[in-house]
Amino acid sequence: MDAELEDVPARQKATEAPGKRQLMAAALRLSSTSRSLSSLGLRELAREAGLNPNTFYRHFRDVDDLGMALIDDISSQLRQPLRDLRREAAARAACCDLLRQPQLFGIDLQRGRRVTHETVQLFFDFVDQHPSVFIIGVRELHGSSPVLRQALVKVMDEFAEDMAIDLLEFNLLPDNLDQGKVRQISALVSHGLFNQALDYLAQPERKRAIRALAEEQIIMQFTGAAVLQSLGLLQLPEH
Amino acid sequence: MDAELEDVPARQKATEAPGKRQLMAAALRLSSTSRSLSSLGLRELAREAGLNPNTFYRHFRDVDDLGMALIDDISSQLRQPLRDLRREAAARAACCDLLRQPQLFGIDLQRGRRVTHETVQLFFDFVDQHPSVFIIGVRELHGSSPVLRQALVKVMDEFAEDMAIDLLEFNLLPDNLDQGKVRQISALVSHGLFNQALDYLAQPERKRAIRALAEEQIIMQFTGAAVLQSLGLLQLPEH
DNA sequence: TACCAATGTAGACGAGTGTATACTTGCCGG
DNA sequence: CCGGCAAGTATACACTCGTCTACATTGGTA
Repeated sequence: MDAELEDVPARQKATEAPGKRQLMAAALRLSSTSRSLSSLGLRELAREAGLNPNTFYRHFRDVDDLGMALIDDISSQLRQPLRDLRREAAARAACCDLLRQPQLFGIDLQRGRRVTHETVQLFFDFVDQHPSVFIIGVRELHGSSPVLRQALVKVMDEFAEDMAIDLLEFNLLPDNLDQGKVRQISALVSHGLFNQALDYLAQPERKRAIRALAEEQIIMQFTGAAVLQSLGLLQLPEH
Repeated sequence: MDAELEDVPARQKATEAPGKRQLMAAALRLSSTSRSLSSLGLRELAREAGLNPNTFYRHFRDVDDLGMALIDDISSQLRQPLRDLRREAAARAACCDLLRQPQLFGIDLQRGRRVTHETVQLFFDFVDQHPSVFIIGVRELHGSSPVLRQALVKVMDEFAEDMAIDLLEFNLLPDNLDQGKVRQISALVSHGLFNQALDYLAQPERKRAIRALAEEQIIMQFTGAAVLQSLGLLQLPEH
C-alpha cells in the first residue's frame, strides 16, 4: 500500500471531497443531539448535508462505514492534542518542585495531586471545546455496532497507552509499580475520564463538581495501586 | 434459551396482559443481539412477538414507553436479588473471622478482600444468568434516549445506595470514612462493575481475567479512599 | 483536442414503517 | 341474558427508506 500519501501536511487531503466532509459533519451534528450513529439514515444524512441521497454512495458503503471514517477522524483529532495536553500539564506542575516531597509508599502525593489537577482541568477544557466528539465517542463505545465499538476500544486503548508512557517517563509513579500495572491503571483512569465527560456535558450546572470528582477518583486509584503494590498485595496482571 | 422474563411471582399481576409481556420479551430479545432499543420498530416488535402491529398501541404509546416499562421491570428484577447476593457474600466471608485482623489505615484488608471476592463472583454469576438485561442496561445507560438514560441512572444510583448501606451496616470500611464518601465510592464501584459486565459478556474467553480485574480494582478504590481519608487528604464531597 | 475518472444529480421501484378506522373475540358484573 | 370493555385482528393510506440505472459537470492528462 502507499504510505506516501500520508505525509501531506494538510491532514484532510485524503478526505477532501466536499460532499464527504459535509456528510461526516452532518452525521456529527445529527448524532450529537439525540441519535445513535447506526440509527441514522442514508437520506437523512444527505438531507442534513444538503446533498442528493445518492452522493452518499460515492464515498461510503453504508452508515457503519461512515462511522468508521468518523472515528478515524476523531482519533487523529484527539490523540496528539490530548497527549500534548498531558505533557503540558506535567511540565506546568513540575516547574516548581525542585526538591522531592515527603513520600508515602513510594508516591509523592503533592506532586501527583498537582499534575492530576492540571491534567484534569485541561482535559475538561478540551471536552468543552469538542463536545459532540466525546458524546458520540462514548455513546458508540457502549453502542450496538460491534465494528464501531471495537474501533473505539482501540482509540481508548491508545489513549491509555499514551498516558502510561507519559507516567513512566515523568516518574510520576513509585518505582516498584510494574509496567503492566501502570497500563492497567491508565486504562481504568481513561475509561473513567471519558465516561465522566458524558455526565459533564449532560449536566452543565455540575461541571465544577464533576471536575473535582474526577480529580479525586484518579488520586484515589493511583494511591490505592501504589499502597497495595508496596505491600506486595497486588496480583500479577493477567494480560 | 432466554428465560429471563419468565415467571411472574404475582408481583405486578394486574398490569400483565399476555401480549404486553410478549412485546417486552421480544424487545429484550431483539436488542440484546445487536440493536439499540430506540432503533426498534413497532411492526418489528410485533412480528417478533407473533402479534398484530396494532396490538402495540393497546399497551404502549411509543417505543420509548416500552423501554421505560422494560427498565422498570429490569430494576425490580435486579435490585433485590443483587442485594441478597451482597448480603450472602458478606455473611459467607465473615463466617470465619472471629478475631479482628491487622489493620492498615483503619481498613481490614483480608476481610475486605474476602468479601469483595465473594461479591464479585456472585455478581458475575448473576450476569451470566441474565445477560441480555445487562447488555441493554449498559447500552441504554450511555444511549441516545434521554428518558431511558435518566431512568437507568436512577437504577444505578439505587444499586450504589444499597451497596453503601450494606457497607456501613457490615462495618466494612474504616470508621473515619464519612457517609457521603462511602456513597461516592459505591457509585464508582458499581459503575465499574456494570461496565465490566459488558466486556465480560462480549469476551467469554476472558471471563476469569475480567473477574480478577474487577476484584482488584474494587480493592484498589477502597484502599485508596481509606488511606487518603485517614491522612485527611480527601476533599469534602460536593453535592 | 478528446478521453476519463471522480463527483454530484434525477427519477423510479419495492419494501418497510407509523398510524387511523373498523371489526372480532372472550370475559365479567348486573 | 345482556351490554360493556379490554385484548387482539384486518385493512388501508401516506410516507420514508435503501438501492438501482441513467445522466450532467467537472478537472486533469495523454
